[in-house]
Amino acid sequence: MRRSKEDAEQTRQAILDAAEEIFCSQGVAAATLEKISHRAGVTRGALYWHFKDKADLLQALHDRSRPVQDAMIRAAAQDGHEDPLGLLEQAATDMLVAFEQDARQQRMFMIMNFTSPDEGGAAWLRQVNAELFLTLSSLIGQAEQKGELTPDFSPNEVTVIMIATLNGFISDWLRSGRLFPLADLGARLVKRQMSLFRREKLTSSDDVPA
Amino acid sequence: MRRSKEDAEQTRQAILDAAEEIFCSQGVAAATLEKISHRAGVTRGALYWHFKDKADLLQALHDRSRPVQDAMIRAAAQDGHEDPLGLLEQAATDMLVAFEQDARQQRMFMIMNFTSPDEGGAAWLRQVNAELFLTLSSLIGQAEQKGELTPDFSPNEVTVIMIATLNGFISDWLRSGRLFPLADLGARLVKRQMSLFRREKLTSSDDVPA
DNA sequence: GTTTACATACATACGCGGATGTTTATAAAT
DNA sequence: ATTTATAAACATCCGCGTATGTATGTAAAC
Repeated sequence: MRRSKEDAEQTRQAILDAAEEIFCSQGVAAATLEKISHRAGVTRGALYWHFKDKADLLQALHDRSRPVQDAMIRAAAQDGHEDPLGLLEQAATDMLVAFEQDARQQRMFMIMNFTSPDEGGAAWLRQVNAELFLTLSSLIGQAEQKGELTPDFSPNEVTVIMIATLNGFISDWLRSGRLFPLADLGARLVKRQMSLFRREKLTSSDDVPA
Repeated sequence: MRRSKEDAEQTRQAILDAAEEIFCSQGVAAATLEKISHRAGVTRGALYWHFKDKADLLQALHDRSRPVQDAMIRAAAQDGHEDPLGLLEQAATDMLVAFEQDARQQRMFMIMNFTSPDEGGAAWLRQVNAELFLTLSSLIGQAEQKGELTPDFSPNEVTVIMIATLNGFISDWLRSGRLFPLADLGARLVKRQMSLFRREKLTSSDDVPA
C-alpha cells in the first residue's frame, strides 16, 4: 500500500518522534530499531527505507533539532549591543524559559547528554557547545572592551563558568525529575551571578581610574 | 591453575580496573565482557567466577569507589560548625582539588554520568546526590538558623544551586578534555558565588537603581 | 510502466550465560 | 610427612536469543 509523498514524510516524522522517545527513555544503546519502528506504527523495513542505520537516525534527529538550537544561539549573538552582559543575562533566562516548556528540546538534551561519546552523542554536544562558546565569548569580549568586566575573571573564564553553570543546572533539573522550577530559580541565579562578573560600579572608597 | 587468595583478589582488582577503563572509554553498553577480561589478562570464565554479570560488575565498581565519595561527603558534614558557609566553601574547593588529581574518581564520574539510566548508572548518581543534598542541606540550614543566609534564596535553593554548579563544572571539565584548571577556576568561582548566599553585612545602600 | 514506500522473510553475527574441563591451594586424615 | 579429598580459580566450548542488515515481494502513486 504505497502512500503519497506527504504520507511518507509523515511516517518519517513518526519514526523520528518514536526514536526520540525511545532513545530518551531507554537510552540509545538499549534502543532497538524494532522497538522504535513498532512505536511509530511501522516495521523495520520502513525505518531502513528512510534511514541507513541507527547512527543515521540519530543524525537525522540531531538535524531536526538544530534549527531550534541555532535560533537560541543567534538570539544571543546580536553584535554591537550597548549592554552585552545585560543581553547575555536576558538571553540565558529566555533560553531557560523556552527550554522548560519544550519537551522536545528536553528529550534531545537528555539523549545527547546521556549517550556515550562513541555513539556520536558527545560530538554533537561538543559542536553546539563550541558554537555557544564562541558567541558567548564574543559578547563577553565586548563587555571587557567596554571596561564592564570584573578583573576577577578573564573573559574566557566567564564564558566557561556561564556554560558550565547552565549545563549543570539543566542536567540536574532533568535528572531530578524536574522537581525545582528551572526557569524561575535559574533566572534568579543568573541575575545574581552576573553581578559577580560586572566591574563594581563605585563603592565609596574605591579608586578605579578608567 | 588455582591461585592463592591474594592472587585471586589481585585478578579481581585487575578485572575491576579493566572494566573501569573500558566502561569509561567505550561506554557501558558497548563494553564487552570479552574486551574487559582480555584487558585484564584473563578470560570471560574468570570474570564470571568473580561477578554474576555486567550489572554486578558495575555494582562492584561502584562499591569500590564508595569509600572515597563517602569520605568527601563526611568531610563536609561536621556538625555544629561556627561558620557553616565557610566550611561548605572549604569542602567544595577541597573536593575539586582531590577530584582533579584522582583519575579513578574522574573515570567513575564519567561512567556513571554518561551511562543511561536503565543500566543503573543514574540510580547510583541519584543516591550519591541525595546524600550530598542532605548533608549540604543540613549545613546550609545551620547557616540560615544563624541568620547568615541571604533572603534571596531559600536553603533548598542554595543547595540545588551548589550541587548543580559543581556537577556542571565537573561535567564540562571532563567533556572538554580538561582544558581549563578545574580546581583553580572552581575555587575562585565558589568563593565569589558563596558571597551571593551570605546575608550582606551592611553596605550603606543595598538597592541598585537603574 | 516505472518508481516509490513500505512489509515480509531470511541470512548473519555477536554477546551472553552456562556447562564442563583442568589445575592447584588447602585442609584433613593417616 | 605424605596422601587424599575437596573446592577454589580459572580456561574452553557451545547453545541460545537477539539485533542487524539485506533481499525480495507488492500495491499504489506518478
